[in-house]
Amino acid sequence: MRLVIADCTVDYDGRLTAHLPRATRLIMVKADGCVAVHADGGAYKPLNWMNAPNLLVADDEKWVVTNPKGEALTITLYQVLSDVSHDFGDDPGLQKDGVEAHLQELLAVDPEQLEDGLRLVRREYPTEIGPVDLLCRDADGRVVAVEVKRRGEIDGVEQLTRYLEFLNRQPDLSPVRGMFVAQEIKLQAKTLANDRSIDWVEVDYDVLRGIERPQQKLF
Amino acid sequence: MRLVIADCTVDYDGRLTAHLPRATRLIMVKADGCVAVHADGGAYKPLNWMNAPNLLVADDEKWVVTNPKGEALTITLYQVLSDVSHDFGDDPGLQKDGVEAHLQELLAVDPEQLEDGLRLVRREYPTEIGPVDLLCRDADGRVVAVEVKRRGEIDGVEQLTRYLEFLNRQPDLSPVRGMFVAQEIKLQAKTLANDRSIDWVEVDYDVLRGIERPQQKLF
DNA sequence: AGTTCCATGTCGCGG
DNA sequence: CCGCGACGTGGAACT
Repeated sequence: MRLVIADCTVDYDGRLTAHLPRATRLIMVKADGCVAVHADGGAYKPLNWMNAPNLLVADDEKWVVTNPKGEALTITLYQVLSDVSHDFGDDPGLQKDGVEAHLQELLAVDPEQLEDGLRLVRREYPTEIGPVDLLCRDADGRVVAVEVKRRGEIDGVEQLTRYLEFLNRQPDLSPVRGMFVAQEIKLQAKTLANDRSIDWVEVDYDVLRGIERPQQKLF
Repeated sequence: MRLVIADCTVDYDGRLTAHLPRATRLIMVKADGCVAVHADGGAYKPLNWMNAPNLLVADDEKWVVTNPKGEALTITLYQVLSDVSHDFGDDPGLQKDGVEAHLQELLAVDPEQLEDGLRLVRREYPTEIGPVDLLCRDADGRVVAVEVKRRGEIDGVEQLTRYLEFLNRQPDLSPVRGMFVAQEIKLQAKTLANDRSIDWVEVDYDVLRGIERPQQKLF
């Protein structure tokens, strides 16, 4: 990794055009060739960047980074205050826990968290336009398509609506109920779901996790 | 800005939990307090981070960064290879050009670019499920809901369809025409729009900009 | 390679 | 401060 601190201007010309007036900034060049220009504030996102793969052509006062799509990042250097390189070696990578897939697993184990008498038919039930997160049957034997999100927004309701449209064309399944599940559902998503007679349920990840491992309550 | 290169492990506990095994990485601390941990690859996104506002408690071998939401980032340092600080001063900020907002502004000023006789009623016209970009009336006095996108894809047609559904329930507006506008519209989106009797128009950003400032043509 | 969908999305604007 | 939608969304998983 190369870290350059310099007084510079930056121009990006690609999906949009953008310009950075002259100021002191950090230019980060990673081993994979990607370039990022950071100011001293504004969260982790750089002001401008160019991802790999790209081509960097540099002389003392101007760097031009181009990618195969024809986008270009031009950095003009007025004064270089620091320029250091370090060798990091490979990174073992990030281990994550607690995303949507986990929520889906927990609900697959115990669908009754959503509604009494709900039983799982299949996870990731395939349709022409993609897999339904959970296909279930309710206490009355009716098919229920469940869409699970970490955060429930309008897009998720649209997605479930498309699944229902296709599922309801199969006479052996129809009529299929829809159920929209998330840790938190936005009002507009609730409104749209109600409008389309889709049930929605807000669930608590910690409660589900507790129910998955009830023995923990003993300690 | 402070740049630390160190052999370290990192743990994040918040919206999810994540762990980074021991390796050499860059730790960036910006003037606003935000912390980002970068590997030497993987585009511009850091492996772990904590945005401002937060509280950093550091000793020689362990940093704990917490935010008001109760999320925590813990960095354990095994060996510090480099630790430098620089003062950047304020950044004048990024100037962007060519995004959806510009397109919407230009069309609000002159809706006739879309269709003869089209007049603006209101920008960002509110509905229960979100604001309509431009609400207009056509030459026949019929209401037209216009959705503007930089790139016209199927999602945009879905969005406009939802607006039309709700607008058409208001007797004082119904029947409402739909018009889908973008610099470039994908075939799938055109097909879906046609299927739903939604008009679509491809506009040229440079032409619109020229029309906004016709005096430029004199030079 | 193209498509779909998640994301600790981030960011900016309007109410 | 919250809600909402755009974003050079980025990135991964799957076809």
